[in-house]
Amino acid sequence: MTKMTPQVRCQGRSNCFACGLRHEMVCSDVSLDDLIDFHAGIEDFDYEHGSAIYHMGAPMEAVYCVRGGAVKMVRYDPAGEQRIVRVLKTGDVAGIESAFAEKFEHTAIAVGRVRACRIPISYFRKFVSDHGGLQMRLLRKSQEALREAETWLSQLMGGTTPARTRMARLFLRLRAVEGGDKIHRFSLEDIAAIIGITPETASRVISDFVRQGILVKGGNSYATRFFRGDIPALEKIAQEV
Amino acid sequence: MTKMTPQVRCQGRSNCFACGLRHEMVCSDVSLDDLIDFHAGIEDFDYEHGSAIYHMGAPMEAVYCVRGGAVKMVRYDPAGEQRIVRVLKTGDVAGIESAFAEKFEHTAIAVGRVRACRIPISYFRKFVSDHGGLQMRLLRKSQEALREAETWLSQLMGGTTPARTRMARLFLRLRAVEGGDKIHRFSLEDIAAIIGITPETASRVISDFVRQGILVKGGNSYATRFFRGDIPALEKIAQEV
DNA sequence: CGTGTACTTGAGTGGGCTCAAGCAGGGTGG
DNA sequence: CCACCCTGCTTGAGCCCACTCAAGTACACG
Repeated sequence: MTKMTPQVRCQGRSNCFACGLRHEMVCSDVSLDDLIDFHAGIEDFDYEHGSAIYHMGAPMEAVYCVRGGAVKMVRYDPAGEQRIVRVLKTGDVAGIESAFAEKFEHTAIAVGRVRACRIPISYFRKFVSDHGGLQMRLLRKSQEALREAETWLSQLMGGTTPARTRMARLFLRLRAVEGGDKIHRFSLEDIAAIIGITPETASRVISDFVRQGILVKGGNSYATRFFRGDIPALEKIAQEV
Repeated sequence: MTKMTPQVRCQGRSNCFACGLRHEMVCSDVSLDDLIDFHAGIEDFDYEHGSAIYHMGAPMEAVYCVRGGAVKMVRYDPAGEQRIVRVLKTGDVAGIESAFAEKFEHTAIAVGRVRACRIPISYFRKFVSDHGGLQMRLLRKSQEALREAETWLSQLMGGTTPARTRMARLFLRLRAVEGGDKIHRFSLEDIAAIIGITPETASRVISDFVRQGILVKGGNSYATRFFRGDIPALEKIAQEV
């Protein structure tokens, strides 16, 4: 079978070489041919706002590389309440936490419009076991995720820290691109599920930020909406008692 | 060089083969001789209550296998407040999160009397890179830790869930041995730093549990004290709104 | 046996929750 | 293209849990 360029394999719709996974996979001992083979089974999908990419407890059958938008990773506490434990952004890979488990550990839901590449788990596992150096890279990636989760724990949670401060910290973490001022605009319900408050309180704080000009609403549909944030002001609030 | 039995290498003070790491390392493709070599650099330490095993930001020079007692993993939020992000118990390994980083990610502090084996990081890294199958096992271990951290997030945190409920959930997780009724007894300050409340509130809830006979205080020094818990009662409270 | 730290307990306050009503604006169907 | 509708957001009033401040107690350790 004739090899095509990876771009074509990806149906010309995207450049797989811009993918976060590719960053992990090239280097080490992966040849270009291997990479092209790997890309053979990959498909490119659009997810509209609110649709699930996969569900907690469902059989683990693929990982997904997020190419645009934001994805919330949801868990449920013993009382059945929804809790958002992490947020993925462009370049992150959804599902690697569960890569060697039977079922997905979370439900992954699109926030706004999302594009993602679906990589069947059989391809993924085979590729990883064929290339020893990759395991090391995955290990690093997994440890990054752990660090991120712990950062959420220590910065976003905690009854002692006022909701206002934690919200500022959250918005700083929800920036679409590191260092930019564009902020993923989640629903009040989502924000509540992240930092552990009620939607009403979230609304009051945001209204306050908007009145002070610290946040400016943008976008004209749930799929594309966002905030512009006054980053220095948010950073100041984030450090308050 | 003559090989000695691992027990002797460990100065006869402990059986390295009961270690949580060993569980990861044996199986796969590690020979007994390799294991004995590996154990050559290991030392066995006692830590008294409150002493630090290592500090956040310090150069990463070893991992520690916890052989007895409990260890709190501490971080600091932007306001300088102490937050406990995870608790290690017998069989867990402290420092693997940072195994491929320059510095430690947390401060690790003994709660009660702790025994731990110190494994120099150079040994550890060499051993891992020599044995391909180990990376896979470490990856799994790392993903376990991630799951644990996210469980804390979703179960112990959250302003909506009453402190009483979260405390019950915490005590269930702090059992010394899975399924037992012996519970690691942390200071009020520590408990406060874990679930994000004040020590006063923690005191009130515990006093209440003790009055109801759900918890019974045991041990006669900070180094050895513990609770006995009425597990069914705690489980019932843990599921309340 | 003394000293200090950790814990207990109380009274008062306040931030965030609850319940409830009104509003806006995006999506849908006529 | 317009009007409706429904979801998500806003805003208010009152209450309650957990925080704060403060004092007193117990007990671990030297």
